[in-house]
Amino acid sequence: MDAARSLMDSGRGFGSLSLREVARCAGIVPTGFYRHFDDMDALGLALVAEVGETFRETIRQVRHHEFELGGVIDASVRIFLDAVAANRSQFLFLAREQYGGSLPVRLAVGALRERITADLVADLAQMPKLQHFDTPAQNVLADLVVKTVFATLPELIDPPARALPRHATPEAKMIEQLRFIFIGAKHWQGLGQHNH
Amino acid sequence: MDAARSLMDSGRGFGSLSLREVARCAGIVPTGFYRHFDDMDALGLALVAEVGETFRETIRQVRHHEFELGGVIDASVRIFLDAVAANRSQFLFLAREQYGGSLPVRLAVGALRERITADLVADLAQMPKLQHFDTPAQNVLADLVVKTVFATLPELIDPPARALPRHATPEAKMIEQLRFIFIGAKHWQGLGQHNH
DNA sequence: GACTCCAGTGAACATTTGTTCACTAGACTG
DNA sequence: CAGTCTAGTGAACAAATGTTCACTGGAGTC
Repeated sequence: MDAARSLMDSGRGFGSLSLREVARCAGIVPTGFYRHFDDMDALGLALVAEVGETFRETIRQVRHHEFELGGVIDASVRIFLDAVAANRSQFLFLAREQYGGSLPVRLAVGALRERITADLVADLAQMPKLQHFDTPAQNVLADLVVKTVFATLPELIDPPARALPRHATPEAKMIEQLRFIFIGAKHWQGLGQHNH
Repeated sequence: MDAARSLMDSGRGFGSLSLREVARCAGIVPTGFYRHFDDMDALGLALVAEVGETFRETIRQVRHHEFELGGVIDASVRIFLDAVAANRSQFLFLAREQYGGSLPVRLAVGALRERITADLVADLAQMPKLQHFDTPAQNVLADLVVKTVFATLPELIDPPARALPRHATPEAKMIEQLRFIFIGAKHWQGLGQHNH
């Protein structure tokens, strides 16, 4: 698994890795691969499970900090970014393969994402400021938040390249964007209410 | 280009397509490929350019409808979804390769996305309800909108699978999520304002 | 009519790939 | 100590891949 992840560091997609390549990088002979996984697809599923575990562990950490004073968003984003930095290659795999992967991998990522969204829905239901939300609205909101986080992953992982213009650091940007969403949620008044 | 896009219909990533495979599907011999493109990467870049063109053309249509009565978001989303349906394989390529593609392809998609974001910033600057936004805030907002649209592409393209529970159609969900964002924008009061 | 492009052909090449099979050194277990 | 796993070996296989080279039939131009 380390081998596969490190091969993807150079920009390759998981789907373009060959079994022999992974084995070679892991320092074993091609046939040795089959001692660990039936398939490249099986490897992919294992990688999804791996990053899924660290992802949910991170969410647990966030949830434990929830009761402290100060901006909930700020603290949550900081914890999340630390986890991403600490497990860079895992999240790189997630970012790279969330839509690009083979069918089994994509389905697994989809399932992981749904579990995370469901968890978030449960958390949102407990927030005092969101008591005017019915269940479908909670789902739509949670989906938007998860979507934003997943879609932001690539920028968080790739080398920052050029020096960023002060307040455009990934962290600040992500915080600001989540704030947009939650401000919207606070002032939201009901599904399907149009202002024609 | 048609051949490559149609080969991706079955869930394959562009990076896992072989030159011979594409040629075979296009009905020519492998060497014939080189008459059209130097490389598979060159093909990828051409595909990005192609979908980029139809994307921006769609945005132009949206912009022309901007002055009509009724919900701007609703009309825009509808036009966009029509364009996606009408050019399904092109947008499938975009959705699949926006993060998963090879380095050149990913850079090209990034550039396309930046152009779109810049255009959107220009549009936002003219909206009466957003006059309290300074330039960096406009950028962050536009980036969030574009991010949301790009990240929603996969759900818009994949077969809806199971019958959707009434108000959870992709169109309704996307409209609702964009509404969250713009409600947030309307009530937003300044960058970096924390409520400790 | 002669000439030049142009898209496509077909053979050939050295590599790389996925997968099979029988095998082995070492660690753990009874 | 004998026995069983476990992770790894090495040879072998047909199949597929990217790229080269010299070629050809037809369309457009002088």
